[in-house]
Amino acid sequence: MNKPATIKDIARTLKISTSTVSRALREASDVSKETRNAVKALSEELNYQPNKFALSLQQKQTHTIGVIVPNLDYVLATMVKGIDEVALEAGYTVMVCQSNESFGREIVNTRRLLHSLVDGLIISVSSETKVFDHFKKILDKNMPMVMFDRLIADVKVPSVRLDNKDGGLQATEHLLEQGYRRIAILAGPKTLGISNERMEGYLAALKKYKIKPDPDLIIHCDFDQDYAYLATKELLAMKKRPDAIFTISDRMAIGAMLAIKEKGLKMPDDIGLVGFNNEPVTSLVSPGISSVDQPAFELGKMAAKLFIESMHHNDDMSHVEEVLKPKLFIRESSMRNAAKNGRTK
Amino acid sequence: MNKPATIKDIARTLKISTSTVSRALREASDVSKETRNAVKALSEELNYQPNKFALSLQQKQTHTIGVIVPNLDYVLATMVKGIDEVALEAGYTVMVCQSNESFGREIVNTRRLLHSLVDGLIISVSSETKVFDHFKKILDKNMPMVMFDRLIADVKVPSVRLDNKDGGLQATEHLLEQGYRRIAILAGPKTLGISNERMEGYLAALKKYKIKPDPDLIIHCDFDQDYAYLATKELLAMKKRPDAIFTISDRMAIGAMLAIKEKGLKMPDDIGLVGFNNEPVTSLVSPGISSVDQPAFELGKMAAKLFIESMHHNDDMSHVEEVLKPKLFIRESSMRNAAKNGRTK
DNA sequence: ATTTTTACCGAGAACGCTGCCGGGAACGCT
DNA sequence: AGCGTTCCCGGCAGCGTTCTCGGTAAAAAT
Repeated sequence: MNKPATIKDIARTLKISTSTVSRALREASDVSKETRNAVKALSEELNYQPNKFALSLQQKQTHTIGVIVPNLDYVLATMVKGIDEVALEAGYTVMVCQSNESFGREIVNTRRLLHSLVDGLIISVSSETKVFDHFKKILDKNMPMVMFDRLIADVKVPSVRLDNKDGGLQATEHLLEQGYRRIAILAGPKTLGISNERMEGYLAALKKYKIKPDPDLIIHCDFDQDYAYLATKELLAMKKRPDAIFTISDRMAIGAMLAIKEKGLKMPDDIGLVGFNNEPVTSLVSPGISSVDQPAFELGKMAAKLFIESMHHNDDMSHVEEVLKPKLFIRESSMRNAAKNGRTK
Repeated sequence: MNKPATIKDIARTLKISTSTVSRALREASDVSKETRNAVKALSEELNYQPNKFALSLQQKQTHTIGVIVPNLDYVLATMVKGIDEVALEAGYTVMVCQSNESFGREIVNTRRLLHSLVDGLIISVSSETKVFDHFKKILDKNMPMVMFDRLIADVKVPSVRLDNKDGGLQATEHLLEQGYRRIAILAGPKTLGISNERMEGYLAALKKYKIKPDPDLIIHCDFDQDYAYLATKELLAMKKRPDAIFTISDRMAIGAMLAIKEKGLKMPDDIGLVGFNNEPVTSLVSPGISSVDQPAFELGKMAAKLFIESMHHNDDMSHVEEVLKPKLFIRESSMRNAAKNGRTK
């Protein structure tokens, strides 16, 4: 009564063979209606659940997807929710591991999942990660693998990402349209791809307006509110201080905002501010912070879809690279001429 | 080369039996040093990893913990991180499922994990959940199970929770100390245990100050910013409006804050505000919102510890109920007499 | 009436691993 | 020399499932 019912139990009480039970449960054709019904009825009654390990052992499929993310902040949590959504739909279970932005932890996690625990991986790499051997090992085992959000150019797998450059472009162009001219950027660590892409957009926008980028206005700091706060303080202490700041995350925008307020400057008049991610917090502070929204949920869904596709049709999909467009949400922090197109909430 | 190496491969190339290989790998005593070394060397070379399914099939242990949470907001994500931490340490892998506060989803998830996929569950129930049959089923299978954060009184399992009553008490008492006397509470849905506990604390504080609770000042609304906003608007429209509001989550506090600002009232002078959870956002808005901090990370760690204990020593632990203390962080939103003990961060 | 088809079912192996048991060789003891 | 120990090792079964193969009886075709 305590042990879960097996196919053998059913076979025994029905006095038929296990093969027949197995077939009956799987709706195969080689079973008469009566036995099939009998089997189903009994299995229902015994609350029979197939043993997944026996299954996995046999057919080398786990119907589990391993997801490795650097953390579970707002954006990533939303993406994971998206992954979860379509995975569940497709009969997969999802296993989430956080690498805590740590390279070592990432290795441990992949190794854990690597052998036989999951059918494949959906990964967003940690910011520390510079070596990718552990991922290449996965590919050698030709285990399906999809990267999302933070990619690695070296590793050829299907991927979903945001058009970060376009995000940077939208943000910077908006600031330029609003009349700001000395625009600083708070970028992340130099190794972080998404940061560089957003900066490319920033540079592209400047170029469009024929403004020569000022190296003093390009700050690389850690992806963190406190660092952003300090960096902004320094920026504002310059003799020719910037009249706008674009930060590549909302966390950093908050940090910048604190420094700006401390200095007694007013947004958007004295200085403009645009962040990235469109986290809820941007509309909670005052003034509200303009921010580049990314379709995180959609991005997660897309990642899972790609994974499942590359799982089923096993033709090579490594070239597939979906790119989703961000969308700037304009709030008070950068809205000098209120006439304009502002969408707020 | 592509297929992972098995114990058989090692046995074959070394011309010994699989049993010997198995023993050699497990450091058992019945193996000579030479063969043991040979086996280890070869397994290293072939990058042998034991097949977990074969293991699980045999010894009915998965070394995987299923975690079901209603969502992955700030607090829960932190708790999950705590669980992850100690689980990994103890050689367990963690599988996180979000129920999205939906009862149906919770059932699906538990069923998924129930049979043979995990060794047990660590659960925080969804706010919709009112029936607990699916959890009782788990216990019937005597699968280890731990509840955390949001418990269910009916189900006897080891648990970790916050002393929510004390949190409510600290918050309300603080408001009273600051001279507020008509204190409203924005509580969550009546079915939600943690909400009721926090309200108990609220009532206890009032009693201590010999204030009769006014039913008009006790509002039950959804656990949500928008509802809190609307509820606060109504509160402020009363002829005898409250002079302070205690909300049982920071989300709701933000909603309340928006309504307060809209009405043109000033915090802390016209009205006091205290939230719950001490999410980062509370220190980002201005004025900063006082909030009751919970040791979320610790709580998660504790949950995992309890789980592992109840896994190993299989004596009955269902009576164990760890209770962690919250701690009020005081910020401007409720600090009338600035002289006081404020810790701000 | 005989052959062929169809419908249904069972036996056995396999997946990768461990646990139990038994057995041979070498050693020490009487 | 005979006996019991100890040390190593191999064989076999079993975990719960599915898959392949083969077989029997009834139904259909000849």
